[in-house]
Amino acid sequence: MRLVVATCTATYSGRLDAHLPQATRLLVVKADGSVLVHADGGSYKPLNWMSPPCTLTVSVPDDERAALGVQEVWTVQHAKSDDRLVVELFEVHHDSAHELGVDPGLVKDGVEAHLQQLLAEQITLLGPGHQLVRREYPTAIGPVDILARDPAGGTVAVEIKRRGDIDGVEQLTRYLELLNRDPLLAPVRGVFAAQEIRPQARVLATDRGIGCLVLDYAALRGVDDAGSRLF
Amino acid sequence: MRLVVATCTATYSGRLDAHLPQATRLLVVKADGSVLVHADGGSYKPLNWMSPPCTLTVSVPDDERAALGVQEVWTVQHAKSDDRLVVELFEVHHDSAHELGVDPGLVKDGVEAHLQQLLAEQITLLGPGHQLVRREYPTAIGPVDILARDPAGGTVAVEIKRRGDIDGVEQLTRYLELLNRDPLLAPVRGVFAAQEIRPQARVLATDRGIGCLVLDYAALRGVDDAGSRLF
DNA sequence: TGTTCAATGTCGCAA
DNA sequence: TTGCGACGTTGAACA
Repeated sequence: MRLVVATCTATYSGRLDAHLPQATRLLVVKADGSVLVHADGGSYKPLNWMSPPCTLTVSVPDDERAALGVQEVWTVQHAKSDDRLVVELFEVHHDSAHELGVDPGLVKDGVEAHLQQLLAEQITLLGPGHQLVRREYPTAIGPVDILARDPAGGTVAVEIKRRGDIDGVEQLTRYLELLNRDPLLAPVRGVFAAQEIRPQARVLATDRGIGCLVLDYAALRGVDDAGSRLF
Repeated sequence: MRLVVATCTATYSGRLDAHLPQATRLLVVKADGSVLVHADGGSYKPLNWMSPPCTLTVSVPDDERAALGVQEVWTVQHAKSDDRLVVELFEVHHDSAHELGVDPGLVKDGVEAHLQQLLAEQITLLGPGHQLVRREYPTAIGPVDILARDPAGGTVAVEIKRRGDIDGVEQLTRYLELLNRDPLLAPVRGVFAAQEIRPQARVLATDRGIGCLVLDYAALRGVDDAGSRLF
């Protein structure tokens, strides 16, 4: 990994065109040739970048550029597309290289899969007397997150999202249409469960007779006695 | 901006829990206190990070950690939520600070808004005799990108995407359903316009009687005589 | 300030 | 390889 702090411009052309005027920025060149251009603020997203696979070529500026004070030109060309990032360096304030080695990678815990597991364990959140049929109930158009039976013998199909958006309601609607054709299951009622349900999604769901269930992750986890912590 | 290359672990807790085992990585501390943890590969997304507003606190490790070789502990606490990133530094290979100043920011060209503007100006790309009604035509479920009239007096609703995916066809379908209830507009025909239309999206659109229009950005721009070049 | 929607989205999984 | 959905999405425009 090479770290360069330099006064520079950067121009990307590819899926769109984007240009950075002259200013001092951090340039990170990773071992795979990818390049990040970072300002001293903003979030983790670089101002400009080139993703691997790509190759960095360093060249001397033409006369015109040199007359403007350009010391060096970096051309970062994507290997498969015609995406290209060109960095003009005017003044280099810092330049160092470092051997980092391969990273062992990230360990994660706690998203949609976990919500599904917790709701399956606490299926009576759907209402008293409900029973789990199975998680990931397979259908021709994809698996339904949770299938359950209500006390009246009807079926309940649950779609789980971390954030309940209109797309999720559409998805559940497609499942319900399909499931209700099966005489062994019908009538199938829908429940849209999420940590947060957007107003538009709630309106659409209600309009279609689909129930909404807001999941409190902390509460679900609190009830979950098995101390299934990863670290 | 402070650049540190160090052997470290990093643990995030907040919306999820994520842990990075000990390895050598780049730590970037920006002027606003935000922190990025980068490996020497992957894309522009850091392995772990903390977004502003947040504060970085450096402390000495407790005895237990110190016995394991931890030299220093960084605690990065988000200002508004309880998100937290803890970095344990075992060995510091590089440490430097740099004054970058404020960045003038990115100039972009060729995004969806621009495509919409160009198509509105060249509305006859929909066919001879078409006339623009308006851009961002408001409906109860959101604005339609472009509404136009065809020579026969029918209405055309256009959904524009940079990349035409199945979602965009679903969106346009919802608009069409709604617009066709309006006797002043009906019949309303749909056109799905994008720089690139995915095969599945095209199939779905065609199946629903929605037309597909591939937008050639360079050509649209070439016809645009106003020399509105950004750089 | 909150909501909505695009993004050079990126990332991971499965068919 | 492509499709599909989640993401600690981020970011910007708009109400």
